[in-house]
Amino acid sequence: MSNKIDAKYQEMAKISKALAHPTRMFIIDKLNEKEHCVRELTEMIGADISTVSKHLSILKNAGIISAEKRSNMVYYNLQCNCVLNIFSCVLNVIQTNIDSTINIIE
Amino acid sequence: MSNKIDAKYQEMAKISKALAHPTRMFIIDKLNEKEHCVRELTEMIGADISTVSKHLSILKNAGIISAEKRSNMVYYNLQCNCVLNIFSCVLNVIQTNIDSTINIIE
DNA sequence: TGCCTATTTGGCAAAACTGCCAAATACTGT
DNA sequence: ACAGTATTTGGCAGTTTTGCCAAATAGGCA
Repeated sequence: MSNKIDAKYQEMAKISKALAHPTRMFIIDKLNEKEHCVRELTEMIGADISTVSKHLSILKNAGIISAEKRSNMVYYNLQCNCVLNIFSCVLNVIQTNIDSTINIIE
Repeated sequence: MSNKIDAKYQEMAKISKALAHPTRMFIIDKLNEKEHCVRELTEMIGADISTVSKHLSILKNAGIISAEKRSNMVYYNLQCNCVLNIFSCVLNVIQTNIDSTINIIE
């Protein structure tokens, strides 16, 4: 693997890594419906607010979500709809796995 | 997060986690062109063969690739093309990030 | 059987990730 | 400036991931 090629896969892994947590998947799903502030997400998730804040910062750092400060609250949004494609692609893989398991059983 | 909902995001995170490593992204890219045995991939990657074998087992465990033993070699293939969708979606996110960075600079 | 090649598994140390608490920061309204 | 709310950051302990080595397993062939 040359350095340039390696950088490409590094960048791709960074995106995947940002998605690689149930809470962060949940956040993306919620932000797909509408923007939310940290406190709202925290209530839905049921973890410490600092934990949720850190999850949000990981997603933001990967360029998956964006933050907008209004009043003393920070509202998060999906940065682009590309993420939703990944979301449905992942679900697609899961469905395919289920299908092939069923095929084995039958 | 109810338990059932949580299970959904858990499963999605599991897929993402399997992809969340540069070497594993590289492997998927290579297997997209054609099947490869462990030794071939190891030569391209330049890590210990046991390391590559473990990466392969992670991908296989997630249902992303499949293994077929022929003679004393194990040939790996993409399990389904759904993964390629994720692959291009991830690249899409990266491109979008680049675009918005350019917009900020200009 | 014995040797060789290919791959997997076990084990361990280093690195990265998680989640909580406490403290710091930022903004609002009095 | 002060109190109150919202969010982020620092730090730390517990867990998971990673990558190497060594050993085990599996198949091919003499």
